Amino acid sequence: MMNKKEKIVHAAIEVFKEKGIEKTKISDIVKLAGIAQGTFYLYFPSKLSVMPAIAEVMVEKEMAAVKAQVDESASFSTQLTQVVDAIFSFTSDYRELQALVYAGLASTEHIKEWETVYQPFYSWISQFLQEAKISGVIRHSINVERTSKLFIGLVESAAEQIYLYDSKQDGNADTQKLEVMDFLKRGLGIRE
Amino acid sequence: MMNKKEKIVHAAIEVFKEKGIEKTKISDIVKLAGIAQGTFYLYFPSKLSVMPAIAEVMVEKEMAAVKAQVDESASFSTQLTQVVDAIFSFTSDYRELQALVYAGLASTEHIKEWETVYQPFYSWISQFLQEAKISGVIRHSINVERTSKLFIGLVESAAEQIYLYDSKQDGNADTQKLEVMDFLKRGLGIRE
Amino acid sequence: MMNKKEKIVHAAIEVFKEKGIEKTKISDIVKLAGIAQGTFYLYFPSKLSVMPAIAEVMVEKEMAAVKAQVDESASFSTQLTQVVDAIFSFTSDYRELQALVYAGLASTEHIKEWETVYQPFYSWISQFLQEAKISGVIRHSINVERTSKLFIGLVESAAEQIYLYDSKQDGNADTQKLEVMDFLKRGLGIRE
Amino acid sequence: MMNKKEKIVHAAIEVFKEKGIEKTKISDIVKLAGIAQGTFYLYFPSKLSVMPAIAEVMVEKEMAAVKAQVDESASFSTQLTQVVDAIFSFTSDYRELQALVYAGLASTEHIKEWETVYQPFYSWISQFLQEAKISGVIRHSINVERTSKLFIGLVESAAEQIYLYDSKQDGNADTQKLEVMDFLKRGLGIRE
DNA sequence: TATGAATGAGTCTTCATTCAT
DNA sequence: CATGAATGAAGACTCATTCAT
Repeated sequence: MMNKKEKIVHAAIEVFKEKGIEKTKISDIVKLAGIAQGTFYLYFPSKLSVMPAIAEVMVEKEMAAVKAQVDESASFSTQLTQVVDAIFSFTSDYRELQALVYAGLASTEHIKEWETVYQPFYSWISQFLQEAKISGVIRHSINVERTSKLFIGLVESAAEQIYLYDSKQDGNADTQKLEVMDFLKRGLGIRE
Repeated sequence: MMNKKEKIVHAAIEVFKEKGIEKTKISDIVKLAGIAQGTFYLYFPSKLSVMPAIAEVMVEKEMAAVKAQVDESASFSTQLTQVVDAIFSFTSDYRELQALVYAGLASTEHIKEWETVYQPFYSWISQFLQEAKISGVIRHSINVERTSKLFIGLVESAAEQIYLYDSKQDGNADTQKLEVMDFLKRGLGIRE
Repeated sequence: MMNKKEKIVHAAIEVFKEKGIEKTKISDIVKLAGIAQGTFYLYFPSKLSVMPAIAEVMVEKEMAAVKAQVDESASFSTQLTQVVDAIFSFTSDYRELQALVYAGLASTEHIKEWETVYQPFYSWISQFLQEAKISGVIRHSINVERTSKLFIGLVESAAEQIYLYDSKQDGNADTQKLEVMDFLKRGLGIRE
Repeated sequence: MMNKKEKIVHAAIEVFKEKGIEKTKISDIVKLAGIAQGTFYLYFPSKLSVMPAIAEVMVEKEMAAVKAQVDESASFSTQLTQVVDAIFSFTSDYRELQALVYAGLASTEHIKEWETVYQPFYSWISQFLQEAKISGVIRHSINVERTSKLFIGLVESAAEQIYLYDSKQDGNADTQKLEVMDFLKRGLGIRE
């Protein structure tokens, strides 16, 4: 059983995905959430103020997707591929919403929260890299905190490229993914 | 002297930066542009349809900033640093607008234009990498078209991190930039 | 031909009289004024902000009623009766609206304007008393400016009493009016 | 310790004074009264239905103020001055609320209650005048019931003028009060 | 009695769009 | 081409009222 606030957030995610920020009416959100119009305003003062809560849910989803994909008993290189696969897959599903949330936050002084919200994911990747660094699988000169952000930035932007390309004949997801993997492994200084 | 269409585009950039997409009214744009309400419709059918024109201006500015920074007689490694510097600098100035334009295009059917608009910049970077590849400064296995996009994605997302961090004590632009440069050079397989 | 602002003010007077402030909708006003909903907001930011303009019109009406009733060639005593008759008649028609306007102004920081708006009427009564004072019809010790306000206050509040009484058996307009006239003449120190 | 009904009435007085009728919400009243939203409806069916109870409290206060000021062993003329002083003082404190209550009653069908509520005060003034009439201090032709209302109407409206004037240089409370006293004494036909 | 979260009808308010000048 | 007052459909938002606890 979800409480009303969670219902609103989840409904908002669906409606924003479906219609975009501009065309989403609060009445659409409440209809999907199965609550009354006025109830929305007990929890959020405006449409855009739902954004930070959405961002949190999205990062939770992304992390869950990554964790579900990774086989911890496999080699680092395999796990790396699994992480990239998961991010590619998640990003292609949610890239539009992610852009909207980002823009929504950017236009309302909430942008600093983006950092906070993404933190758990950065931490997880940091930890992932740290273990590889300790076992000597990746180069020792790496700063895992900073690199975790480069990692995510690189893979997500690469994944977005695929989306933009998906109607073109000269490229496809797999080739792009291999290119990223290669670039990433070299950047990380992998030895395996 | 700017013509009316240019006035609209430049006014729209200012207003979008100031208020975000959602809160920007056409009346704000025309007020700043110093033209009449009705005149807007002689040039654009809607608020969001100005976005592609804004994106063009933005990419022009970004390319101009990069070109101005690069010394073509310097070594590839030096030029690489100059390119990264220019993108960092540009991104920190325009990152909000960039997110808005991206989201604005994403929320309509204009998203494919993003690709078209960014193309000249991708081409320039491709060419830049191609020359380095020919001279053997970077690894031969690289696909310059695809890598140009990874390159820009990586550097821009790294630059955004800096912006988000700029009030924190534990990181600073220079350290972050060095980390990116290192990652980038390894990813490109630079030999110098 | 009335301009739009005047149309709004006159429509608002009618609707406020008919329904009271609370139950008046802006849609009622614009419907009666024969203009579009949005047009209202080009001239007034809210329902209550029409009040000062209404107050002005009301004072104009009251003065016009008084002037129309007074026969300047008659004796002062006769003219006095005519003034009182006119105020009684006007007040009984508009007393509810007057209370509403007064309360409306009082609750919105506009109350100081009440003074300004009533000024022309005070001036007219002052002048009326001044002439009587010069001809020696009323006592010399009178300050006409201040007394003009006492005069209007006394007569209007007496007129309101009548309204409150009109369903009672023990009083009627004429008796009340005579009592006021007597009180007033003594207060003014009339000699005739 | 106040009971809940009294809490509501006193909270309503404060809020109406602060915000005016229009902008006062029941939620404001209950918040200030420190009770729950639903509790309001156990005592009053609507916002405006609190008005008669407020009016009662107001008249009680006004009478108490007058009685406290009057020295029954003094001469009539002195007592008259004391009454006027008390009304001036009370009116300047509560004039806004008085206008609101009046308008509030006027805009519903409660207006007739105004009469009822004010009755004790009218009676007191009537009695006060009656005694003076019997002792021959004021003229015999006076109808004390009707005149009590003229009396209060005159003094209260004069007091409001002072309030409106208090920022002006050309008038002040004392001069205005003297003018009223003079007018009043003549109207009453005082001999002393 | 008392509570206060939830409701949703009723209004306010905005703002893209039009069109006579 | 250019204007900007006027429009009114669309949606945001409020707040009196209810009712399960």
